[in-house]
Amino acid sequence: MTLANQIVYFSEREQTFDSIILYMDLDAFFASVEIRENPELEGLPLVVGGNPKTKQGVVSTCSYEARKFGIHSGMPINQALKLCPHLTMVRGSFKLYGEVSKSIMKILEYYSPTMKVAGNDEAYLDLTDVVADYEEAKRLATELKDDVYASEEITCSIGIAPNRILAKIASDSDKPDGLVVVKPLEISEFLAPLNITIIPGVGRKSFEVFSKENVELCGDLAKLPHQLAYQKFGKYGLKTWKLVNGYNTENTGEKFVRHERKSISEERTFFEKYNSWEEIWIRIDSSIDAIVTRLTVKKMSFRTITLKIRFKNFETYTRAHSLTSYNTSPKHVRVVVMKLLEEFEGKKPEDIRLIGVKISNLMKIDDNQKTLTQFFNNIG
DNA sequence: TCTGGGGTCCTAGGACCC
DNA sequence: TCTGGGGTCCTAGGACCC
Repeated sequence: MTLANQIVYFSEREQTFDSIILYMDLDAFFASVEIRENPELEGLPLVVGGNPKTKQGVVSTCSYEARKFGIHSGMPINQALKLCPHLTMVRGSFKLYGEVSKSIMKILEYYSPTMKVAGNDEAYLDLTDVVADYEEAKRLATELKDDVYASEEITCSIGIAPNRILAKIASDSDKPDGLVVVKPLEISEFLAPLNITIIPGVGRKSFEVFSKENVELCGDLAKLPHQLAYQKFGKYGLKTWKLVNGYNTENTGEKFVRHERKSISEERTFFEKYNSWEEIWIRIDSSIDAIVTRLTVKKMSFRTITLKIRFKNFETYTRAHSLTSYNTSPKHVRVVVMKLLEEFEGKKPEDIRLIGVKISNLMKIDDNQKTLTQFFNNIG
């Protein structure tokens, strides 16, 4: 398809705004739960994640007070402490976060039958068939925020817009405890002054590429002719160009379809030293067991096994192997991982920093296939 | 800056087939 | 033999998200 055809195609089909989507994001979720449980933490710069004793690891979530120091999630604990020496650190009560999250999602369910939970602390609601217009959507969102706070003492930020990406951007644009509505005709105006990195998918590297061409705000990209956006930034650039110009790039038919899981993995960074391959193999073994258990619970089978290995100098390699047929047994994972590991036998075990195992190419198994698979596993 | 863990998606090259 | 083109599958690496 030529570029010209592509443009015609999307302008005819995509510039329709028949949806009203609400996106909810819990504010500094893990940190907020910790503060709720321990009110004395209120107002302190607080991070969840990492090991407070060894000061290893990274920030998982941090309070807004901590953010004022420049701390953000993903930042090494060591660096966070440099920015804020009196930082309070907690390891995190992940089981509790899960429970709180579940109970909040239950509340959200009540607001729309069409909902997609996108993680511990975020969800999308399709309000298209629930409300008459954006005014009503806004009233409903206010109610929802009150409901969530009344039940769990956690604040959230909400964005309402004609598609999911914009709803998320709207929510991100005013945190914490925000409520931002972007109606179809307001999209360009709303996005124009915002930094291009507010778009999900535009991270550090993409920003570098954009800024080299003097594109830093959404408005800068929107102003370019679409041909130029495509020339300079490729396929993804054109997609982003459509978004900032208010085209709905979402296939509305598939909006809330449940995503089948694509992979199951575990990886562990070794903070302690291992001097023999045997000790490392024990860790790998337990990862394999955990992965296959999760696979069994999900009633799925796999075909591809990937080994990930990272050395002290952070050199990281992945090695994969695909089986000719779907499989469910930990035995086969072990054999393949062992085979993939052979390449690294010459390396010193104490130089290994991380080992990961992933299974992918997953397929749901019905009972028929299950007996067949077991049969082959047994004879294999 | 001494860098977690669970994921998804994309790209690019090579093998192989017709 | 000096050499096309389309399609698909596989692998490795990397960007990005929460």
